[in-house]
Amino acid sequence: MKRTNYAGLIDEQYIDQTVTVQGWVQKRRNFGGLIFIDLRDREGLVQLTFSEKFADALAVADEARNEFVLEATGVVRRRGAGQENANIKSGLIEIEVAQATILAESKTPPFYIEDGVNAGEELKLQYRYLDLRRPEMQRNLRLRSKIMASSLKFMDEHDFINIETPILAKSTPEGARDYLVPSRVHPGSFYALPQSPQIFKQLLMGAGFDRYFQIARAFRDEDLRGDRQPEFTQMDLETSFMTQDDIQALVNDWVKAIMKDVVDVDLDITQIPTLTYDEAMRRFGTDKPDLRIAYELQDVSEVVADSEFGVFSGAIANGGQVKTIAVPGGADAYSRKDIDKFTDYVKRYGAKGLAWLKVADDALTGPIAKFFTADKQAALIEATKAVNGDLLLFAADKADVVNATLDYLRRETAKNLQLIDDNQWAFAWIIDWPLFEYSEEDDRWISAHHPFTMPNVADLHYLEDGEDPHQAHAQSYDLVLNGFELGSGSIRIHRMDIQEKMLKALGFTKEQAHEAFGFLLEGMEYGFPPMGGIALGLDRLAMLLAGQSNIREVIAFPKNSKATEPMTEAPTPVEAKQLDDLGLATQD
RNA sequence: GGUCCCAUGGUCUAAUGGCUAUGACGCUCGACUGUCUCUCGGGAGAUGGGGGUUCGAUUCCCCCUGGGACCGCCA
Repeated sequence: MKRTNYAGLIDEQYIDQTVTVQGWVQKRRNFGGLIFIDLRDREGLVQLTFSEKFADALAVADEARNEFVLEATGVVRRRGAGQENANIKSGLIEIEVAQATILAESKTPPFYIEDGVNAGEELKLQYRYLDLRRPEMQRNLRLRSKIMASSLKFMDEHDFINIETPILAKSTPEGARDYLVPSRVHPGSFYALPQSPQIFKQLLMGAGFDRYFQIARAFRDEDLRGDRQPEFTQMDLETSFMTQDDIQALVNDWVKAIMKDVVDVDLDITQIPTLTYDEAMRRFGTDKPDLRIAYELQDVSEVVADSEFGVFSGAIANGGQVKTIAVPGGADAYSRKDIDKFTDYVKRYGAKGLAWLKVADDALTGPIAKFFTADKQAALIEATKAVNGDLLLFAADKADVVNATLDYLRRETAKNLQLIDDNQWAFAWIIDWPLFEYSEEDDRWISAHHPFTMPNVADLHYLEDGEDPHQAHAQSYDLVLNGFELGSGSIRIHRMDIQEKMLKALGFTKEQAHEAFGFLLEGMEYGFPPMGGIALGLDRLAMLLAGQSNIREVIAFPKNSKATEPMTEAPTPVEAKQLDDLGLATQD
């Protein structure tokens, strides 16, 4: 049975009908013998009018304050000429209240419940149930719900089977820090909350389910960011017998369906570009490029290798490179002081400085222009396709420093020069990821994605002794949207011999490998099908579709940046008895 | 683990080495029958904690606490 009396949905169709509505007092305007109350519920506002015609109701309205919960019964009237309010859906009508009841009183809330409220993040999280009353938060969470509904429908229509995997799981090496859960029955042993359902979904493929889908919670005990929470939700799928191309095509159809269902956008999936990881790094300096920004990184190492400017020639002589971005209109938009701020900021990426030149009258100006002859200047302008008014920002260093620096500057300048079209949905696939990356901390090669990622067949030999594992690329694919990593997928290893080689390359002894993943390796001996899958981050997708810049805005009860929850104050100390039961009692 | 920034009524914020610490919203009392940023009149309400410099600290310095951003980290 659907509810039909939402305050925010009462409109002209209800004129002359008697209705009863319930909701929260948004605003009371008191004229003595005449009181208006804007009543709010999840659908919006409706104006209640109270007058001496119904003295009892008027007395109730006189008592009411903001955020009181009210029930009101009355006849819906068309508003008089000039009294309409175009700002609300129900603005053509009002309810002439004959009978009203205060269902609950409210203390004065710590902040006013309205969109754009300027209260501190901590305060809003501490009173999250009040913050969630804001129309924007109501919209965000309903949008999130729609993404899930759309996805479940899509997956059901494509023969996916929804299967839940354990939350109390096994701790595995590799990857992020685990959240651990002590076992009462086995003192000293721990469950781990899953960082992803990865291994379980591979086992489900081994079990023959063929197409699995789950909206799954995942947990990682790492520091937070604006787009990262310790617990988050993945829309997770795995398939058997599908190629990488098949899976990418399926995901394209899936996101097309979501975009249509949720934000009514017709996504042209033929326009989604596929870039290799190497190309993305070369052109954008990042593995998750925001393709809404037109300008790219230009490698000018060859042009400036023999330049008089020691910072450039020196960086190249030391095995580094020189790259630049040409910021459109940046020459006028940025003062020397602004650029100094950038210089300061990019030091956190390891950049030692920031060289810059402005393009004017088809020549270069700025403090370092004197190091470049007219020919060199022309060559630089040619190489960067810069035009008059552009600002050239240079990074000269090792490749990773150059890339990180210019990736930041590209995004930052585009943002504050408003060169990004907010209505554009720039999806992109990033493929051919390196299989390994080097961990300074562990002094060994680790998985770029995870240890079950299938190498490119031609690269299998790199897993052998004596080969350089850095060369190996993977059958992996990330989906990027507007500069955010939306999802990460790969074809998986389904044969034990390859999986063992992979674990060996990662530094596992055979014993360690079987200790950690024995159940999976053993399973592979019983006929596991070729398989691959992907997981899309629900929180990030919801954030982007809702037009928010922080993931907290699409999660009902998020953690703050210290991974605590200001409302419940979790995590909290527990009773000594609980620790005792778990065999965790401390000595003192 | 590291770097940087911030802390003034319920909320957001202004200002100052010294006089009654500014304003808006909210709250409260009163008046008001067409408001929807109601209007008008009155009122209550603040410098996070500790230490230092100083005749005097909300202001300057240090520590703590809390918050934010970023780097590392995030298979």
